[in-house]
Amino acid sequence: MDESQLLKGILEACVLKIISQKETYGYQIIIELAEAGFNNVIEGTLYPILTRLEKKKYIQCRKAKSPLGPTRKYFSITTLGQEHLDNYLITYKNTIDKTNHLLFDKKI
Amino acid sequence: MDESQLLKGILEACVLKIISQKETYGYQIIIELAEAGFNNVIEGTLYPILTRLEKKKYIQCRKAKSPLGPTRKYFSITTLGQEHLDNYLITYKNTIDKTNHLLFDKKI
DNA sequence: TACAACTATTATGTTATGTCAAGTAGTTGT
DNA sequence: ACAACTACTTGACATAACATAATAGTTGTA
Repeated sequence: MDESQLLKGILEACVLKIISQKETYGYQIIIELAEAGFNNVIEGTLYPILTRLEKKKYIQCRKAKSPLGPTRKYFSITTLGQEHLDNYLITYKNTIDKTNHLLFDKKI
Repeated sequence: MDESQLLKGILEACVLKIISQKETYGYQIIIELAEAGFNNVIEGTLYPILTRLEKKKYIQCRKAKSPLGPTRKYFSITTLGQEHLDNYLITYKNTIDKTNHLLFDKKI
């Protein structure tokens, strides 16, 4: 089953969450997402997310040399980004709760 | 917070689930979704979902007069639709499990 | 009769976001 | 020189939710 539709909205929050835990860069985020089970998230998916998050001022960027490759762009979360994430988690939990209820017959 | 992105893929499954429980029609589904907490699902959202589900042969349709309004289109789930739903529920649960893990710090 | 309110479906266009495919470029090791 | 790994960019595409409006049948009431 294709889960790409299901990831809409979720992936962006996952990326923001990862950045909120520590300053990090795109390539590393792809690795962490894969370790978390999001195996199919490739560059063409991630980098646009980072661009969007930065445009919305949820994250900020600084460039630094990598010890073993091209220059990295390190991202960290902003106060606005943390507020947005906290807010999102509430909406997410509400939505998933009611969806579970409906999809898994917790009533009838 | 706008949850519309979060609903992608979820809504279609919820509609299929509702139809799987009993034969029903669009207007009634909107009411049931609202009762389940999906308050903002309006015609412009629901009817295209029904069209899609029918095109994919997940549901089938029969027309019948309403006792108090225009003709209704009653939908019921097909065998293919039930298979798809069962399949979807597995994918959904996997995705939500790993997302919860990542978003709610069940590791570090 | 006319009109409002409720029931019920259809159609058109917009927007957001994940995905594919391809390309650019720095570093290391053979 | 070349492969392999690291690291980011870009453009075109598909999908699905959403907004808005139109169409139409039924009931009740002024």
